[in-house]
Amino acid sequence: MRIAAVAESEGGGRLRELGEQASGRDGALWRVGDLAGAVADHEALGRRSGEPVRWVFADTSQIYPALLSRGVRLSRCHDSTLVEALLMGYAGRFGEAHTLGAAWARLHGREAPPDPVPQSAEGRAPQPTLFEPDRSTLPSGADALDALVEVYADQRRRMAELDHPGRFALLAAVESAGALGAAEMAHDGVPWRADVHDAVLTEQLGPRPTAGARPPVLADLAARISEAFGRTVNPDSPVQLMRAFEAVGHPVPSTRSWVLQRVDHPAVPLLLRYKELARLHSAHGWSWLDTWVSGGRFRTDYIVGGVVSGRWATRGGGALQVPKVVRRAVVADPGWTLVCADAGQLEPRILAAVSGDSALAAAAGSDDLYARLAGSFGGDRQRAKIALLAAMYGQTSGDAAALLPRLRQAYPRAVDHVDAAAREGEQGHLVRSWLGRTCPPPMWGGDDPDEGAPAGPSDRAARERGRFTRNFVVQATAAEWALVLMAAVRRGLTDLDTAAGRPQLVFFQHDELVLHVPRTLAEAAVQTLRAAADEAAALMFGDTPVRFPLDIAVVDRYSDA
DNA sequence: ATTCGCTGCCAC
DNA sequence: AAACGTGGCAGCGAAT
Repeated sequence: MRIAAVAESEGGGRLRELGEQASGRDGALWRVGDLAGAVADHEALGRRSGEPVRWVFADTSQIYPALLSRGVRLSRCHDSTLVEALLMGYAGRFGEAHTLGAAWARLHGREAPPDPVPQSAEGRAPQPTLFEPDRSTLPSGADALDALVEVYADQRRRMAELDHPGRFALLAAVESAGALGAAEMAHDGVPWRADVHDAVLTEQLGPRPTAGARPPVLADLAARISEAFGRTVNPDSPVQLMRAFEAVGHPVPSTRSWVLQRVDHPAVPLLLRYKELARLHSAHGWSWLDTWVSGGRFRTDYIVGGVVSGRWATRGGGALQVPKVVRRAVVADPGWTLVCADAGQLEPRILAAVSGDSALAAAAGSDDLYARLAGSFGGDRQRAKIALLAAMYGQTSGDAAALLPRLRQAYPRAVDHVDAAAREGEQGHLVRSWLGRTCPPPMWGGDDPDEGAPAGPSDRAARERGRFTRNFVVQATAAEWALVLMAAVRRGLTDLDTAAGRPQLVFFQHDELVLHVPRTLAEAAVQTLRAAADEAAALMFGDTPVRFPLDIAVVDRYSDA
């Protein structure tokens, strides 16, 4: 059953049941004073009847947080904004406006209004009890529910006309399910022990300084660095550092760590230590803690589809760059545990599956794909790994390039697959992931032959785009595999017993999931993850020899995973 | 005082 | 060893 829902003022809203053809306004219509309550009722009803509701929303990120704060959890939806972005991208119009208002305007031959600029997570109520203000950009005359129903029907029609409608439907479903998961993770937050984090900082940097001042350890290092140079130098300033190195007879082209490592001067070890600690202090220090952690939880906003490849971005708190040392602060609540799962060697396995290279697929049937490749590289697993990564990233220099001929010899179809994607990119064409996510057109306007005398790309620009499209076909497919996994995990978790507390998905990072579950459910959660990984592989690739093993750790602290 | 490009480093 | 894909973010320093 499908139900379209829109929020209205005072927590009310309207629902429209959509028929199987989902084309019109023929289904039941409800106007409700309590949208959250009505949605919860229909969700429960659908679940009991064995026919779970697929909710049709204009924008999950606007409507779902307020539902969550009322305790409502949903299993499936269709997010018209996310799907519109995917469809526009497929049509070679990546990045065009994709809110409900924009989709509706295009459907009616009007000019699409630009998408509103997103607001930051910082300073916003963490648990909104009211629905977010409408950002759908519909003109005032249009009825939001009618527009949503109309756009949804149109999107279904457009999806049915694509080359692989089944695959794209899966993409639309998991992208939308991702939006549900993203809102749930923002709502639940990552368990975060501020006291542990503070102890890590104090151990590394010394006691917390007054606002704006350098922590003791950094201040001491800065003083000794100046002493070593015989002049006052701000180690945070690359310009001053370059000048200082020049003055002592060691000119450097940059102040990157790996450059400095090869300079023989007493300031260097101090500087390397300073850079490491300064990074910790500025990126994940006390002010980060004050800003992003409250009530024992770290919350960030996930941006579904925020990266061209379909990986998620985050806004706020640098959630996808939490350094290893800081992960000590991610500690399960008493009586609970973390279940951390990451897909090992995901991208080469994806390449094996999408390229149809039987030799690589056979290697990807084992737990260590690289080890199985080693035979082609004199038994050297590390060189095999470098070669395969170089093929996927388009590396052309260094040792890796020399290994490529051997890789090509052993796995010709796999190498052909990424080479072909690179050629398409260089020529300005579009490439797509397995499920149909499409890369942006080239900056130089490639696929548009009717433009008179378009400025051709520079060789460098063409090669850069070739590396991008080469990587896109792999990275974007890996990202959607992870989305399918997440959708399956969400579904599996709802089947677990909740007497001891509801198991939660609390963190998602490209190819890695972290669950926070009652200790008694740890083993069940592991089984849920394993089943979900099998399901993801089957849904995307059917019967394939390629395996997608998860490395799973049940731990109290994330740093132990 | 604010904005913006650049540098550099973190994650996958 | 240091040109190899996707990002976020802090601090600097110059421009506005």
